[in-house]
Amino acid sequence: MNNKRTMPKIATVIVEIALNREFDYRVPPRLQNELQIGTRVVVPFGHSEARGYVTGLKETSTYANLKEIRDRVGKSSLIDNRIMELARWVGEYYAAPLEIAVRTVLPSVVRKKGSGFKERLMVFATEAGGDLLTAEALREKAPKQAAVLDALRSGGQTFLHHLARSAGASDAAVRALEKKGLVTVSREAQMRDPMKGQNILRSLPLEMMPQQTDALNAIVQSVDTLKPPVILLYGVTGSGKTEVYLQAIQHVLKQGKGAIVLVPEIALTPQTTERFRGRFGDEIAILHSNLSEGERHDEWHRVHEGKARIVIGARSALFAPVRNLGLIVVDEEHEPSYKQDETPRYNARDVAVMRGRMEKCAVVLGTATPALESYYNAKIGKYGLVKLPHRVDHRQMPMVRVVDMRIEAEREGHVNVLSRELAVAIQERLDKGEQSLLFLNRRGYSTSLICPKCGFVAECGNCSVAMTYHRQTEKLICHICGIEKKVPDRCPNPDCRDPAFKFVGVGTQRVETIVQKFFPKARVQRMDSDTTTQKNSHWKILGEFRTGKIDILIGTQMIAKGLHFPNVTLVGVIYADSNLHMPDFRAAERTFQLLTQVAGRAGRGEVKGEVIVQTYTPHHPAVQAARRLDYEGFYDQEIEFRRELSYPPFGHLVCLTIKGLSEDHVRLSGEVLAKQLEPLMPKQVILAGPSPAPLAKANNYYRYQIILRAPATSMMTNPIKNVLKTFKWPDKVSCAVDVDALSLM
DNA sequence: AGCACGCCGACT
DNA sequence: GTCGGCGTGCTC
Repeated sequence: MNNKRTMPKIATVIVEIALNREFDYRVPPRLQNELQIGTRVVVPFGHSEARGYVTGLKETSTYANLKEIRDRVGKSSLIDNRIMELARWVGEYYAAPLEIAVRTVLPSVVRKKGSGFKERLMVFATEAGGDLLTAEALREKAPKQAAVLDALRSGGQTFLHHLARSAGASDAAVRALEKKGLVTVSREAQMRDPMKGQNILRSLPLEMMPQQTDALNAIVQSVDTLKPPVILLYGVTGSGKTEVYLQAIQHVLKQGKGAIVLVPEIALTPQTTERFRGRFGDEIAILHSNLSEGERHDEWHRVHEGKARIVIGARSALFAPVRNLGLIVVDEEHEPSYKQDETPRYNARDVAVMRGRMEKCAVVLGTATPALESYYNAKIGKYGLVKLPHRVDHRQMPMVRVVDMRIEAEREGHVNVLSRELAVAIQERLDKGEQSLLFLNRRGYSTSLICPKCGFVAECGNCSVAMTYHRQTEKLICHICGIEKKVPDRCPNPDCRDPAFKFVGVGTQRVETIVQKFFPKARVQRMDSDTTTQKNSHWKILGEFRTGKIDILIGTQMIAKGLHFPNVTLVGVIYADSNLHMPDFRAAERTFQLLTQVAGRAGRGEVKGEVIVQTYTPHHPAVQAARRLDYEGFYDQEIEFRRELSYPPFGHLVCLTIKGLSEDHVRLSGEVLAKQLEPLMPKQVILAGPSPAPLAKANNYYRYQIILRAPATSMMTNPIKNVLKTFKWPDKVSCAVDVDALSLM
């Protein structure tokens, strides 16, 4: 193979339409030097032609009557060898067609035919045109042209259009100057900068604490020697992980290499990107879904052309075409948002480790609450482990108090939303002019509407969930499909018709109402997806909170992560148990992570923070561990549970979800599928189902699940791929394969 | 995704 | 007898 370099005669090609198959084509002589892996091509396909990508080059084919590649598309390959290999791995591991994996690896704005740089006509003065005397000579006969030259010399606009306007002239004057050779007009690609208009201050590396220096040294060693190739950076909230990333990247840049930083979508705030831009200027490219198509296109190409060597972005930024990659950072590696919820259902954290291995670059996984899988990998020596156990500037960790709401209810004779402890604590902050954050992972006013007489519950007709009551709009809303209904004025049950409904379960709206009533003088604001529908309302609310215009901020998930406000000294968790009752083996882990992350919002300034956690299950290990801020303790207990039931990290899990409009068809297909899969599975595979999914119906689609567990994913995915290749699905029934599923809803 | 191939019912 | 229905399978 490695002897003389031979011209490839055959190319393997994937076509954009056909699913999961590669086809061999002859390479015509005129294209022999033109084709690489990843080159887009047009090929004859069946009776017409198709577009596709070269996935491999070789000398021979087993297929007899090869057709010839017709042409290439575009100037340069959009995917190189390495990214193609990565796409191939993603497709294989996550049991997704290669075509879809390739599509995932290339942003649509880059693939689309109409996309390109925004070009503008720019005007530059030639040497003669820049001369003051030239302008003076024109002043009499061609005053407009002289004015244009004046404007140009004073360093104003150089866009043709703007220039002409600012000189009070038209394009014609500029064109006349061009003819005289006094200016040149050229077409220049203009970058659409996602951070345009933001005033970015250059920042220098900060002084670090010894723990940060140690962490940096470990990462630098990993970058230089790949020993170890992956590091889990376990640092408590506020321990200065970002500064460590920044300086590690500095080191990588010095070696002429590039880096990728992944952050969860919600953490991709202007604050974060500003910090990176401030340190690295134009070397940074930003990639995430909130950018306009044009911005995304330009940022991607800046990376592709090597003009930006550092990428910061959400999940899909992992596939950015950074050359000579030296480091991948996955911040908040435990975040479930790294898992894509459509095919291919990849986990960017795990793919990052794979890309690191393929490109021989270091990978850092950073978090305050490591995913059990990651900490396990660190413990068995697969990953290096570096800890940042203290907050920077020796700020203390917050004090966490757990309030047993059962006792509270007994004492008060009824269930309160705010316990006495929490109410007192909020009052204290109000008195001292400090801020409070109240967290509840449910929006709306009440989580369900029930008839106390007959037990009727208002349910969504399309989904198997109760509808949430929203008081603002006086509507019932399904949080799964979004459908809205009027609140009925009496029980719809024809045998009942009782007019007295009961609102059960508390949402953020109700908390807001109660808090406002309790503290009438306090400035209360709610932040959830209902109050942040407008584009910038998110930043507006946070801005008001930062500048002290809000005393108490009430919110969902949205306020749990990444924000830090020095004046917040109290965090209240209204109801810690909501995740615990989920029928999911990760419920405890999620609860622990969420409580710890929320607690991390308290006391980031001078004053020590306090956290009050309200719960009906105060002795639950996840709650107790969170109270002690004891990750290790939580891990030790949880890992035993996982071991006993061979849940991850002791083996892998694949979830097949069968969806369809007819429940009978769905169940039946599931049964046939399971029956076909069973004999093909190796002995170690445990197959369960089909059974109705916990969310049995969503958007009118019935959902059944087959769950498989095994020591290795390939044991499950290989038979699955084989069966699905020829499986006959009834009308409107489909199946999704989720390898290493995070959520089993 | 297209498009032919193929094996059954209504028609010139 | 032939036209055409759209179910099934193939495309290097």
